[in-house]
Amino acid sequence: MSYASFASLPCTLGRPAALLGERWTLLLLRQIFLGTRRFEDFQTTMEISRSVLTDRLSMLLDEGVLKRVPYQADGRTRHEYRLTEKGKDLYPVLMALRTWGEKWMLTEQEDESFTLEHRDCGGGVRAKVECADCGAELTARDVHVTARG
Amino acid sequence: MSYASFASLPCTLGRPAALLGERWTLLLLRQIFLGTRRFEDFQTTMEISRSVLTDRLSMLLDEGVLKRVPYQADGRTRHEYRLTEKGKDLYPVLMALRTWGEKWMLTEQEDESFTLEHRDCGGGVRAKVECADCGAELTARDVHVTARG
DNA sequence: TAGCTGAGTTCGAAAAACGAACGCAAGGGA
DNA sequence: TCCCTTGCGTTCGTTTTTCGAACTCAGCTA
Repeated sequence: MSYASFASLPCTLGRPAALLGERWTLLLLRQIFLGTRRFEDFQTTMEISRSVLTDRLSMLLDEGVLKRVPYQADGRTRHEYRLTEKGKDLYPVLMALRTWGEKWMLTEQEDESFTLEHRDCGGGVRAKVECADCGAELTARDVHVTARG
Repeated sequence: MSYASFASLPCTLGRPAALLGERWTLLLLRQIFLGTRRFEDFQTTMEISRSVLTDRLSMLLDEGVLKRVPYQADGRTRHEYRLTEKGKDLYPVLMALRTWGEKWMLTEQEDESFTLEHRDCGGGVRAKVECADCGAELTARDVHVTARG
């Protein structure tokens, strides 16, 4: 099958998993959600090689997760990378990762590189899974999977 | 920094993102949530190379996401890979990916490779982000990020 | 004119992934 | 006993990716 052909899997979990499962892509999205927008800033803060950065950015542009937006710098027009609506909708994925990280990947001397709070009430942020019908919070055990084909 | 050193980032989003951002890892977890447990089955259904499969499985064992559980086959003791509690807690991450996939990565002829339903009421499954204090559903715009250091 | 900056591109070396073949332990059948 | 099969890896030579340093290029700025 070779990794890339998962892009055409008839599976709405498999295709996103293959896209975001490419090395650097999740870390790149994290950086974007933290506010980084420019090529140079991605490159220096993540220490990713420039050629791979170019590749991953264009992958996310192709998928419509990012868009290039012009801005002025030194009186010149340049472009920065911003999330599209599709990209912003990845927020729950990142928050689910973080919720998991807070529970299971804490280190002794945690010095979180950022904090999150609900603008309106100052509360913490938490990802969860719920039933679209009855609203109950769900874990893997509460869900029945039916494989097809 | 080199990709692997993200494992020591002081960031509860960065470390999980680096772990699951390794190629094949998310697709492997998908397969596990769909019920696959044995080396041979992973290899044939995913068409991953055997050496990389060995590597990713041991990575997830090391992280405590999977455990090896003995079982009997042909009167012999063998081992299968199962999720630990830590691993089962990744469910929201996978569901967030799927919720996103359903909204943004549908193809014309979608023939979902599995369906999910809440055991108790038969309802659909949905990932979301909420405020841990007031319970409001949150998007990226509702959350204030404060970077540190 | 020369230097600087942001955003890439290029290219040789190193690392990771691929895939076919091999190893091995234990059960089953002839 | 000998051979075949199964499940689960390991090995190894080849192909892809990634790395990282250098190079390019356009348009300020001194």
